[in-house]
Amino acid sequence: MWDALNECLNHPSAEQIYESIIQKHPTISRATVYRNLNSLVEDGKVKRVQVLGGPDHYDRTLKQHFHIQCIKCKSVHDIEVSKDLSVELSDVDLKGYRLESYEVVFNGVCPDCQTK
Amino acid sequence: MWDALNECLNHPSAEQIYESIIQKHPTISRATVYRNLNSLVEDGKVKRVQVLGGPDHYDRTLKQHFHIQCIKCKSVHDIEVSKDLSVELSDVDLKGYRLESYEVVFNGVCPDCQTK
DNA sequence: ATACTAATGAAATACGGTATCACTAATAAT
DNA sequence: ATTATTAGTGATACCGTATTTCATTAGTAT
Repeated sequence: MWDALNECLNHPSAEQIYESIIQKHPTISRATVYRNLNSLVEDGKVKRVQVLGGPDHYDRTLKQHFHIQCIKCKSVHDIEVSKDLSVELSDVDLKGYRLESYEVVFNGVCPDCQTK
Repeated sequence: MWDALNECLNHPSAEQIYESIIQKHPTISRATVYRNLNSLVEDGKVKRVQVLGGPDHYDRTLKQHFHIQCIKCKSVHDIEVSKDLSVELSDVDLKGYRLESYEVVFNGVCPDCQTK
């Protein structure tokens, strides 16, 4: 069943996954998609990619990396950072916070949308 | 009227601003709060702080800085980065994207919530 | 076949936010 | 001062994203 997720090439949103699954499984409910995505995230099999002001996307690659979202078509791609960005963090005054995680979210225009 | 925003010490969400205003102005509508916040953001008088998976917050300080959100109480504070984080960006392979903006969102536990 | 458990679909609900629209306040024109 | 015009407001409906609820179905074990 979750071949569907793997067939979605990039970083699909729940809605895109739903649209993809419904082709071969026309009775599936959105609730099931959301539920199963949440299970996969809990089990660490899939990473949830939150973007600012839009629906979550889902990612099958688990290693540390960042994402860029196209401000036009809303698609999400991986961004690899050659130098370790976490070195930078030594320069950050956390004001007494205990840091749990951080995200770098890039926004731009993807190659496809640049030509339109 | 927008003294209210300035009376909210930190980085209130629209809802918190609404709760604050309604004390002295009991008939105000949520719609008005959202509308006026949007105007202020458009006019560049206030910055919208988007966090991952939560409501937007609003910030009266306009200079470039980042934010940390408490994963428990959801409050948002400023984070100052001593070295310029943008230097790092030279190490980023943007995969053909034209970069428009980026956000670094930190998540942690604030000093208050650490003691609870 | 029966009982028990887990997964599902459909619909309701939650939440943050926007759009609509009638109404009121403010401003300008006469 | 009276009217006309505009701008801002409150109430409500609505939207997108996601979760909850609950009756039903599927799966598994006995």
